[in-house]
Amino acid sequence: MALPHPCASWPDNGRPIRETLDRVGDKWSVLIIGILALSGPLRFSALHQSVPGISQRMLTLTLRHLQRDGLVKRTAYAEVPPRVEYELTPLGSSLRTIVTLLAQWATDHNDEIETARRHFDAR
Amino acid sequence: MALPHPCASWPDNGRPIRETLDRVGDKWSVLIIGILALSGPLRFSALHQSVPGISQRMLTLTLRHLQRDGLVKRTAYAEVPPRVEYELTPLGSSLRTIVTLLAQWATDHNDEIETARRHFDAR
DNA sequence: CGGGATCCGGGCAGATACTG
DNA sequence: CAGTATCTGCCCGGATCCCG
Repeated sequence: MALPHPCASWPDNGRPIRETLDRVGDKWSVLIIGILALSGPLRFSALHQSVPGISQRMLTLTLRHLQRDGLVKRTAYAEVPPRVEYELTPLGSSLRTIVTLLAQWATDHNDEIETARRHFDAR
Repeated sequence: MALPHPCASWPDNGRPIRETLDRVGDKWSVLIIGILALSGPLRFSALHQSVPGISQRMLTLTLRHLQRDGLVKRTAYAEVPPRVEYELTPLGSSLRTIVTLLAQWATDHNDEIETARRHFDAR
């Protein structure tokens, strides 16, 4: 008789989660969500400065994706100069706890990881 | 006078977090950590089957990365046929809560995201 | 069985220039 | 200011073959 699948309680072997994870798990999303969670609504340029290293293009694309998934709301004001603000939707805000935990974990264990890496590389 | 940076409490504007996030945030890591968290030690082949869609190469690479970062421990048994088991280290286990929350969130809000996407695409 | 090595194509991501 | 457009290089990731 077959053993129960090692990952029985991970729904559909993680299949439906994949697409969701792809959104949250891409290079910039978590960072941007975290920043928006901490700062509230931000303009494009402010966001651009808050995420060091991101290109204009990637910021645009990431925001578009997040918007498409209903995590971020885009509001354009008809002014001159134009002003566009991005903020988390309620759905996006529901990620706040997780993102905060993740950021916390990353800072807490940064040294351990660093050490582990050097130890691993030194062989 | 300069306004306080919008992301003051995100350490170093998220810089040191980036590398850590890159590990956790790549395409397969979270899934693999989640599976190991649920199942305990697994052999390579079992892991391979538990992650539908992953190629052998990517599984190898991802495991190597996780091992390098001290999140996963690899144990090879000198037998015939050879047997290799992967399990979470204590450091890896400390991610268990977060990964579980993430998986929970993904399943909980899968429909909302789906809806948001269709709504967004239909314009 | 558990990988390593190699080849290769597509898309991710940067740089630059331009626009409403 | 907040993007779009275009070009390009490069790395991700799959397929395949091979090895201890």
